[in-house]
Amino acid sequence: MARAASTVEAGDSAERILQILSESARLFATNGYDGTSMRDIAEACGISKSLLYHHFTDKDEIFARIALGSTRELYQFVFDRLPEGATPTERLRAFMVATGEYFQRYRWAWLASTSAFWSDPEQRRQKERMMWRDRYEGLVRTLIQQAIDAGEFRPLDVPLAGRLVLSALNWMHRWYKPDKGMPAPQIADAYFDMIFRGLRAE
Amino acid sequence: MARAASTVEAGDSAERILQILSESARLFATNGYDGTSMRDIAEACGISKSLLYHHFTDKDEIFARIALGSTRELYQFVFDRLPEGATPTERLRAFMVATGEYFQRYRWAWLASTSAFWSDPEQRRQKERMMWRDRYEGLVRTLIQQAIDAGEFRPLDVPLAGRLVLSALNWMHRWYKPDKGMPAPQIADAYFDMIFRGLRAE
DNA sequence: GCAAGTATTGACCGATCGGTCAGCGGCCGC
DNA sequence: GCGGCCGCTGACCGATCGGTCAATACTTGC
Repeated sequence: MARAASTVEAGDSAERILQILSESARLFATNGYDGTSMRDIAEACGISKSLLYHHFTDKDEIFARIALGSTRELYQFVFDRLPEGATPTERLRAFMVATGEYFQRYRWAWLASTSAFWSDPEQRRQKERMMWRDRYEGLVRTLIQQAIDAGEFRPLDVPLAGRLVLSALNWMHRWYKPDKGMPAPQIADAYFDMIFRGLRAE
Repeated sequence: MARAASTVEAGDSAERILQILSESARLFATNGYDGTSMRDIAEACGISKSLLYHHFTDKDEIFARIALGSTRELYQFVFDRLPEGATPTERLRAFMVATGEYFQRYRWAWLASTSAFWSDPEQRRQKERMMWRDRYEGLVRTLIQQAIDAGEFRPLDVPLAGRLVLSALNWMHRWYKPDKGMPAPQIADAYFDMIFRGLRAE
């Protein structure tokens, strides 16, 4: 029975599932949700289209797994990298740099998630995903508020300042080329410097 | 005669084309390029699908007209609103506010243009569009460089600073709701204030 | 060796897509 | 009055889509 061999079976199955998710993320990131067919995914994996439906119920589930996974992991990845004893300012810098690092490392999943903004699957299920997204975005607002309370930041429209920070990070995918220019964490750090100190001469 | 969604009874071809472009922009903005079918556009206009092909060669041409038009107009709109005698700093502020104003006024076309980033038509033709986009982006870099030369800005990585400014403006479409909150030009102005002066306490 | 379960496949389905085409009807110049 | 033109239509096409299903290969417990 499958009891004793469950590890092996789960291992085989899990590897295949990981492969499907990985290839799907790459394709979604490159061609968008609607621009990627189940046939494309199957071909990229070197398997039949039917096998996709053996491991996933439908196309939406593949995408949802990628989007939810990357959104949850982004939050945890960034949260784990906030230095505990540091000032809010330094923690905000760490927030931005960690986001850049995550973006660089899991770029396909990031791109896939953000690419489907205009397609249906975004609004449909995705409730749990939005919860993690809200936590992530809440984090930056909390840090900004703490920086204000600590006197490190001047009084600000906190939601708008948060949006400025997130805009810089979230827009990176539209122009960032991994082969050339600065690595993403360094870009994030430079962004922090400009936003924190401002552009004007001192 | 059949009643249309919009009131266009006269057989004027130019008006009909404008109607098609307007409805298409709204649909592309809402559902994306792939998520909008020619049948959808025809239905929204209250006309037959065949008539679309009477006025346009294919779906791509409709989109290209919208995207090129809005990109060119954005540049001209913003360029015309840069105060001539002002300092580079004030001109950069005007650049951002004008972009917010354009975004607010021609939101559907803006959204349609940016939504198709992940679909094919973006890369296909669109050469002329990219020229205007490059001019627009070059403008912000020029203003930043002039501000540095005038001693108003500290020495900066100019392309990156330009990207920061453009990120704030370009990401607005992902969260901006026209019904509530600040109007877009005011948001752009607040962004400028934060980027120029920085977040830190003085 | 056998039964059971799982991974995997190709053939197939209805729906929808972008796009085509022959033709209809009203208006305008002659 | 009439012939050509233009805005306009519905019927239709091949391709592709997401998804289904019955059947096959392989593994594994007994």
